Order: sequence, then C-alpha cells, then structure tokens
Amino acid sequence: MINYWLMKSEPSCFSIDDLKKKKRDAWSGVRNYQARNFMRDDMRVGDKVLFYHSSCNVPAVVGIAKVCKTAHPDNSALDPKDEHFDPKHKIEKPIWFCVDVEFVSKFKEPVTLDMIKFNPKLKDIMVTERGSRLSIQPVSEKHYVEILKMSTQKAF
DNA sequence: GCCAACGTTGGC
DNA sequence: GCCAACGTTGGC
Repeated sequence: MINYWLMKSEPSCFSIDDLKKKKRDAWSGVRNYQARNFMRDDMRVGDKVLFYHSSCNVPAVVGIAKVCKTAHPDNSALDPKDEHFDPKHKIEKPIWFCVDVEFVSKFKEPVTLDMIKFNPKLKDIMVTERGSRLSIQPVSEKHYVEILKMSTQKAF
C-alpha cells in the first residue's frame, strides 16, 4: 500500500531538472510542522510524489518522484549560515526531518494549476483549495492517476 | 509588488 | 490558553 503526495518547490531554488540531474536528494528545508509530520510519520519508501513548481510564472505539476528513504533528521537546521537554520534543532534532539526522493520522470508538458482547476475530476484536490499553502500534501490515488493522465494529453 | 490566508510567537 | 502582532506562502 503506497501513498501519494504533492510536494512543492520553487524552481528557482530546486527544480525538477535539478532533481533529474542529481537523481536523488534530501527534501530538506521544510519548516512547517504539518508538512514535517507527513514526512516523518506517513511517508514510506516507494510512495509516489507529484513534483510541483510554486511561486513561478506557471505553477504546475512538472513530473514524478518517489520516496527512496524514510525520514531522517534535517541537519540543514544545524547550520547557522543556512537559510533554514533553527537554533532549537539539536543533533541529540532533532525537530526537523526530511525524506529522500528520487527522480522518476519529467512531464513533456506540465500539468498547470489552471488545468487542475479546470478539470472537474480534480475539484477537491487540496492544492486548489483556498489559501492552501501546505508544501507537502497528501493526494488521493484517483487524483494522482488523473494528473498522470493529463500529463500525457495535449494541453489545449 | 500586492495581499489574503494561514502559521507562529509571545505577552498576559 | 487566548489572541494580537508578526512572518511566510504563493497566486495573481
């Protein structure tokens, strides 16, 4: 039984192409408790991830990744020079966690936020809910499959 | 750059 | 534990 997720990243910071190049990487820098809890408590190896580009010209799901390592302490929080530094996070008492994700595929055409909003089958997906800022969101299998389907269709 | 929505912090 | 002030996210 695997779960499905949507994970947001600003492409200027870390894009699907960056992940493709690196093959796999730690999803570090999350400093939101709800998002952390999803990673720490619910994500398993093999879970599928919709890679979403946020805060950019065309917000969109741009590809697929999968979880390749379960949660471990996110020690970017230890580094005072890191923008995600958190003095409350200690080696012996970590607060922040991240999973590792592995590149699976990049869509030929992104499934844009507009396309998602326009598709009635996706009308209750979390990412289009008002004020939905959570950077890691659970996605139902139906929604996941529908977005995959859209990624193989021509965008009109 | 604006701003609505939401999360976090800290005084009380 | 309340809640005002502040910070952040992210679409537009």
